[in-house]
Amino acid sequence: MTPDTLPTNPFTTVLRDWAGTFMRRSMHDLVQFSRDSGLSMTQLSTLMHLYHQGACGVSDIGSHLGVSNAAASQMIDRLVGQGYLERAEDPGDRRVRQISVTGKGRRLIESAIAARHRWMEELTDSLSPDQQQLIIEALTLLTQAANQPIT
Amino acid sequence: MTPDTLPTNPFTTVLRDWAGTFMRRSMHDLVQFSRDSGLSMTQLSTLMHLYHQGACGVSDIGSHLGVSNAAASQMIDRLVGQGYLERAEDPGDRRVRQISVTGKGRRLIESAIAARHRWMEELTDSLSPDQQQLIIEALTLLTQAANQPIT
DNA sequence: CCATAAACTTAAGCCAACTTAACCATTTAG
DNA sequence: CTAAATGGTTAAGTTGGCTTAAGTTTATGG
Repeated sequence: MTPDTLPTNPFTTVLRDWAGTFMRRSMHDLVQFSRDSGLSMTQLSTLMHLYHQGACGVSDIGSHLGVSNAAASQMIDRLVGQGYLERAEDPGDRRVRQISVTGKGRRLIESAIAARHRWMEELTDSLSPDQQQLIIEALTLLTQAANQPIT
Repeated sequence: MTPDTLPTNPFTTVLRDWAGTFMRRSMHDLVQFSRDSGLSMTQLSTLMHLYHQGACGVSDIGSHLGVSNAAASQMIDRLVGQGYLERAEDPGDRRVRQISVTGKGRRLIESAIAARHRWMEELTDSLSPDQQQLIIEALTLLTQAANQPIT
């Protein structure tokens, strides 16, 4: 199948399989959620970013997405208009707007996470208690490792 | 944090944490890859779908994405123009176009998977061999479970 | 053999999202 | 106290991706 890289290591093989499977599912689910919620992927990514990181300025969001400040400002404007985000002045520097998620935005993101959560629960319904315990421990390790660097 | 649903079960808690973390990373990575490759999320999702499922018709792709046949046809047209997909006639029913991924498209998707793969390898660099072994077994189970139903 | 259906394409129009450029408000530096 | 830099917004213009509607080709059924 992939004769160019020769992944003989079982760890590499498992990661490759999992990455392929999960990527396909992620892509499909996110496109679906984007369509259902009426929000673009960049908007969802912004909401997710703010949900995790807390408030930040417009430029931060732009560079996080890799777009211009103008684009970020316009996109934020739409999200504010829909009630998912809110603007506030930074008391320390009155040039910068502190952007943060509203309650409505928070609920939206939590529903997206819950959808993914539900999917994984369905996955594991066919697994034995021992297998589930194994997965619990592995995902705990992976979550801890994933939450260290932001990159 | 989430006092409304009361997830006392450790399995539920682990899944919730993992889903949140992974979703944020997935979203960011996919938006990034979309921007770098110059392809929309629906285009990437289509390539991924065909990469996994093999050739299929235009309507199948449209319903997979939740868009009209016209939209699917136009999007496929752009991907064909860029050399990622190719059209062929179905010998059984000459009305349907068999859409499939070209070598170029295949390489693109594999690089996307490899990027995700690399990210997970970095994750596990900080883990012990025992922990890695645990993760291998867990991901093997999850991959098998995830590849059963398409939904 | 003709009418209807199915699969896909093309056309016209709409809106979101991006770009650059100009602009306003505030901060910092000389 | 001005001059330059920083952070955001606004404006104008472009493009991509979606919709509906109409058109083309092939298949199917009376």
